[in-house]
Amino acid sequence: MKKIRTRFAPSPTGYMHIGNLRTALYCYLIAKHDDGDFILRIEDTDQNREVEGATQLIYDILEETGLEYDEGPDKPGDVGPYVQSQRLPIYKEYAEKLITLGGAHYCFCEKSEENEVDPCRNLTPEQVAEKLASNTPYVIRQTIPAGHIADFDDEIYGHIEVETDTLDDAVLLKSDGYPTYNFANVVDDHLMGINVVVRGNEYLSSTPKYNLIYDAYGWERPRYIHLPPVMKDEHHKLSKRNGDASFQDLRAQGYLTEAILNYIALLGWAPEGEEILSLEELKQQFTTNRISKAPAIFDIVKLQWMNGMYIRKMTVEEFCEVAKPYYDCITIDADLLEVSKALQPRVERLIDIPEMVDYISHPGEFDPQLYRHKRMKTTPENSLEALKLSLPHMEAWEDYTDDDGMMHMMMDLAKENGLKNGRIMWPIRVALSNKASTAGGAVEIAHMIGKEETIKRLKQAISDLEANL
RNA sequence: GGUCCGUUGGUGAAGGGGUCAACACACUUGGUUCUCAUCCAAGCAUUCAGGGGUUCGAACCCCCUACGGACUACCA
Repeated sequence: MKKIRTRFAPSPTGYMHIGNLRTALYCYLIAKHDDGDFILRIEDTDQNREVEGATQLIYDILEETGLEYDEGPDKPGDVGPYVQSQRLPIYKEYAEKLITLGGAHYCFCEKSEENEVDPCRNLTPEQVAEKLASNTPYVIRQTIPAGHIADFDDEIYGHIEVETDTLDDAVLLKSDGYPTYNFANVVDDHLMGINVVVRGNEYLSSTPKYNLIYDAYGWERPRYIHLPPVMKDEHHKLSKRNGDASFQDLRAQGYLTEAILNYIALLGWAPEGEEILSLEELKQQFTTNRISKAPAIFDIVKLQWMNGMYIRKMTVEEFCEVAKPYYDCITIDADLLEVSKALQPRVERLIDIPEMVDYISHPGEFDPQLYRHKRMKTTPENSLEALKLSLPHMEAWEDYTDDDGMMHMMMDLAKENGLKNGRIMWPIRVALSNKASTAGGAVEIAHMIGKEETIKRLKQAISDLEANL
């Protein structure tokens, strides 16, 4: 069987939105599942939409996500160039050839002119030659044969049939000499040996037109895999226009690349078992028969859960490393690895870290009611007693990195005084943070901030409580 | 308006004529726990947009209706 070749063909018009990335992922997976080639082609035929730096962004994101292409503008193969604006002579040549083949014709109509059927179809060769000689601006349009059924088989949507009478003579080559997507896509896919076309299903209804072009040239049609859209909600596609999250936005919010990629793989495709899959595992498991037809709604909540799963899979050291940039607000000399240990099971988005660790350098406002906890059976009053009771032991304790030892010391203290553990632990945790909840308990916080800071805060809490009772 | 496509729970989805409609997220409840999380356990669609058929039997096949989306650009 022939080696599969797929292509990801974005327009450099902005940034990478999630639907786009998912298309790239599927193109990649479909090719790589069968050891095929994955090609990157830049479709910059609309000069008006050209955005500075957009192409570089595409390279960067594909690299970051590990969707490595075998050929592309910056990785030339045998069928370049891989940027459409650099292939203008090719399109012109093929468009003219298509005219001689009867699949296209010159059109001299004004841009806005609306015609039932293009009158230029009926121009005699002499009339065309005359217009051309007088430098009349023209486009080349596809000549759609009347009264035919154009059909093809899509691997996701099945057999599609349309009557050619419902198709119109689309522009293939614009008056500025650039091809339209309708044409460039076919010529390039053929010339670049793309035999599996993977793209959004918005192209489903125009695919018969493209096949007519393949047929006119006598080229072999590719396999088609049209993908269902990724939606923001029931009615709206995910788009950057509404400020919907792009890949970069998600990264900026502290979602991990692997988690994003894993999650979007599930938007329109279902694995047979486990959902947490690395790129390598996706490559092995990805089969087109499990791609669905219906639109998928992007669910940030599930992505968040998945991101948490990826965070928890890391070693503490790895987590500490990715979390470091978010530790800026920790200005005291805290044990960051210990902080990471406490955070790792609780963090879902890295961007949430700062507010989870703010108390480490800046404890909250003193509030006696924080010491009141029903299940712990604590009140401001008995908390003050508990803190006074604990202080000497905390001062006497030497090794603040010994979590187990410190915890047993506290538990013994509770036991000796006939108290529940919480009567001792809760007041200490509150005294060290002034927060209703923290990532980590009394022992862990003491470890994080160290002995000196711990004693200081305990004393502060005692005097605050005394002043308020 | 025309053409094409879609419709299983709040979300992603499995399911391809034959007992109770997988699984995951979310949610609820319980357990573990020094708070919050993590972790563990259980619950959560009498029903597959609606209506007709075909069949001994339909989420799965056929038809119609409704709703949604895409295309209908010298955008891709």
